[in-house]
Amino acid sequence: MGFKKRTHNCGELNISAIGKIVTLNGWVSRIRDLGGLYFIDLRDRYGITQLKINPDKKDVYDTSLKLRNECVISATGKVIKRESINRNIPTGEIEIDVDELQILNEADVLPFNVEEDVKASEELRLKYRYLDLRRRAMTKNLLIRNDVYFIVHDYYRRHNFVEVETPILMKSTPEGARDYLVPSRIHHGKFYALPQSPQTYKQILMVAGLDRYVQICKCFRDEDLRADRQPEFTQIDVEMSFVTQEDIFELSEGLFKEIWKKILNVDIKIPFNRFTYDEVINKYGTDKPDLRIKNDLTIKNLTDIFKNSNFNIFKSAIESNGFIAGIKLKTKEYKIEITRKIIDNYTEFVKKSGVGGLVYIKSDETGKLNSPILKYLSEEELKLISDLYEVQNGDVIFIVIGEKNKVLLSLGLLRNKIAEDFNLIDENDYEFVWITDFPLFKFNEEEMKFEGEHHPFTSPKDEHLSLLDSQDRKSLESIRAVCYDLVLNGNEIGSGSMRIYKPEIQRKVFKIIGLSEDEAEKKFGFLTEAFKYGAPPHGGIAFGFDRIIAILCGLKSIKDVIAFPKTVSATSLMDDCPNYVDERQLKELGIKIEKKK
RNA sequence: GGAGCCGUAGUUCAGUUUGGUUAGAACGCCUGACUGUCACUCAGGAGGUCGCGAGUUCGAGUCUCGUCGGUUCCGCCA
Repeated sequence: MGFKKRTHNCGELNISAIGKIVTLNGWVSRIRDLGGLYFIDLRDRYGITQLKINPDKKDVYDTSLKLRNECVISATGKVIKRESINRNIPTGEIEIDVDELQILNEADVLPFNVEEDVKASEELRLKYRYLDLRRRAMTKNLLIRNDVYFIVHDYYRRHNFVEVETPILMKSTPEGARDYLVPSRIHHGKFYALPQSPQTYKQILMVAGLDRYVQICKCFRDEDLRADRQPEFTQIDVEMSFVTQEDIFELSEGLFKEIWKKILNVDIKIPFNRFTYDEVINKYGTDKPDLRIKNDLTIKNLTDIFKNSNFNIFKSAIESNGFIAGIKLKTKEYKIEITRKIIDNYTEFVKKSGVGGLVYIKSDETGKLNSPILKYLSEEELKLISDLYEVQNGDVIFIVIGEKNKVLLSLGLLRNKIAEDFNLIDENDYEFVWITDFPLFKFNEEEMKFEGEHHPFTSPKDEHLSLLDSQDRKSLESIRAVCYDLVLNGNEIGSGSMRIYKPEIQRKVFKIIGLSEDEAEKKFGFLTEAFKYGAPPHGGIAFGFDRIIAILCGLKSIKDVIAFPKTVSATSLMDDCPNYVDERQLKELGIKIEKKK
């Protein structure tokens, strides 16, 4: 079973090696058989080197005829200059004149061709993941991921952070996402949960005096998947003592500056932009705005302008506490034409968000305004709108009427859609932005109770502490938290907060989200207990590692930066999991399976 | 839980609108030719449970219903 070991890899030989006898190991990437001359592209992680086989060398030639794509071989020979040079690859000036050829392993006919411009469906690529990962593009993603691991570890170490592993088997805390559960064999009927995040542990490490904690860790959430959401994902988890939000921002900005410089050689400007939650919701209709989108398209409130409107739809909307707002699209300098069909399409689009519909006001070439509702609008109203939007010839204003939240949501989505439809996004731009001052609580209309917007350990802003004692919904909803998200190009890539470290505040928050003292004690008693014995002021943040890598790689889906991802139904096609287990295993755990009706 | 799209040769797709002869193409595979290719070229060949199951029909890849899988989005994701 011996084989001739490589002396070099497939990406490193060049003209300076001419004359050397070398051995290469790798996969047959492509064969070009010219009859009297036989070429093999040999591939490994490092690159591709061309092997040349001359029919005069009968043994070698006969062996080569048995080769198929993706066979693993060992080839030995002299490095020679090519007669015709390939400028597309680093090794393109040389080739190996093969004297010895060993087939280390044959390959069956492949389920799909391993080629850079992959044509196989994602389903096949997932099933034969090892073949997909042989593609340069996929290998590259894993290598970038690897480089970022290193940068992160190095960066935090330089800043005095300690990496601590936290348990994978932990206590279930049903607030927030659904837990993945692990049954206990020793304690029938009891379960561990996989961490949604190591939140409680990292806070306790602060109580323990570790001062600065970091971990690149796996988190698990049993919720439905998306292109940017996997059931298990990786997080850069950070917690710090004796700090304020500003310290965390500064340290995080330094990290991203370093990653972007080292990976992309891009200088991002710090400090990042900041908006409060209320600002972005009103301006962009979302808490994760894509600031690459220029062309105005920011939301402006028109409710006041129309407060005395004679137009029935506006009038009745305002009377029933409704909201009117719109966004302006500049068409002229972007060479956009807004047709009737597009407007119909956008009308349908906004309706999905639960608003009545879309009206538009269009300024034509000469500056004359057109709109289906023009005759209902007064000169004064038109003037106010023109001034507010600084309307120029060719501009179109899209207006939505309805309930405030839905109007903002629909315009936010419309903004993204317009940007996508008309290519208003610069793909080489990186717009980082901090979103601060999130509400502490969110009212759940269905269950008629308050929930934590972030998690129940998030600290209210000092100036809102007194509001924790109020009873009315409005006051409670107005409480803002020292809680922040980091948004990049419309993706939430990080989220964190300053934590509550005083037991009496924690008690009040638990009470508001409907946790009785008894329940709070059962679920989080260990944490509040820990806080009794000297808890430092602390806070932290966690970054979505997979999303960051995807953006660095220019990808929309995080699947391509995860070696073995799950499908949208949370299965792994390669190893066919989840799957049934032996009756014996179930018995050991004291579990009986109820048949699905 | 809901909605959209997709499922035809080993692979990627066409064919489904308007049901009708032997289901086509490219890549891959097999055979042969070829001494400078690099997506080699050329000639020939093999290869199909049209995802699965019912139904409508004289006749279903094509229409209907169900189901399974993939994917995108909504709900969900402290």
